[in-house]
Amino acid sequence: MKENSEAIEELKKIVKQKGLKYTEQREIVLNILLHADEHLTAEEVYNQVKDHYPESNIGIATVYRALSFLEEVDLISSIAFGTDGKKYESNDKSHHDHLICTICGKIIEFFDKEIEDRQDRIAKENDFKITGHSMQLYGLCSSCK
Amino acid sequence: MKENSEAIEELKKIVKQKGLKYTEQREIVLNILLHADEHLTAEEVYNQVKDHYPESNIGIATVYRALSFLEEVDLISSIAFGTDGKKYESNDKSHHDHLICTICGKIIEFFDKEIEDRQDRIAKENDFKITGHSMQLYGLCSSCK
DNA sequence: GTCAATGCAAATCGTTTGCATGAAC
DNA sequence: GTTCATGCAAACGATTTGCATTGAC
Repeated sequence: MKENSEAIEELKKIVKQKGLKYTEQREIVLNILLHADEHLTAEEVYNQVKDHYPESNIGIATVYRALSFLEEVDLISSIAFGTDGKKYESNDKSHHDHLICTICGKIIEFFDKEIEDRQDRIAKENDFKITGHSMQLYGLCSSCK
Repeated sequence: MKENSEAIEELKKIVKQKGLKYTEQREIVLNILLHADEHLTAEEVYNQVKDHYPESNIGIATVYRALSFLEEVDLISSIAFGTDGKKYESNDKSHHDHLICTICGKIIEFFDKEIEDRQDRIAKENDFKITGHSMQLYGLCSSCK
């Protein structure tokens, strides 16, 4: 399974630019996150590797290393929630925030322009130059209420 | 150091009501969070216990157990700040969000009613019952710009 | 051929648990 | 005296690291 998305091209570029090696393992990990429709923990990524790419004898340590690397170069990002550990998602998705169920761990994404606007305003009021933000609403989802 | 805040009284009441024992350890842990002006990890709480109450030979396991208990009875709450893991704060403080300088680490607290309102609205739209939230804006403060 | 990346296993970190002891009631 | 909470150490799960080997360049 060869993919040719923008993100994969971007990865190739970054790796070359940094004088590092382009490996199948990093591509596989990125690819899985590109196709995931939910946030995945390192372990879930690892399991998907074993499911979808059984021929690639990839180790869990490599998954962790690839995830760190991809986050560092800003192709993916992570959010930490409660005890479930770090969860990753690819950055090719448009910006959004998260509603997180504290019982089942389900994550719903949302975007609200008005909140973004208020954030910019607050930053200005405090003489801050915003470089990023993270917002999570915690609660009980419809099935766990 | 004996404290007599509302929260301590509340703890005594809850413990009695549940037929449990009132222990110095639980009081100490709560007390530290009542006086902390920032969010503390379990380990930080533990270190403060050893600093401020050296005579009390409290174990890390007890700190964890006390924190779980206090959170369960809603005297404190925890949030996961990025990768830093779970951090606790007492519930006697008024609600606020954070502006965090990524250079010097300075934290400015703020509150914005409009954002809170939008959050409630979003929760309703997604059939979520909100129990808490955490929002951080990252950027450069006035001195670091 | 060089050097970064990998796989594996061991090590480490933060947190939890089992159990005998001690403290609250 | 009964029962819950504690301290300690061992156990645990998730993540990281050391090291010899492999693979990209």
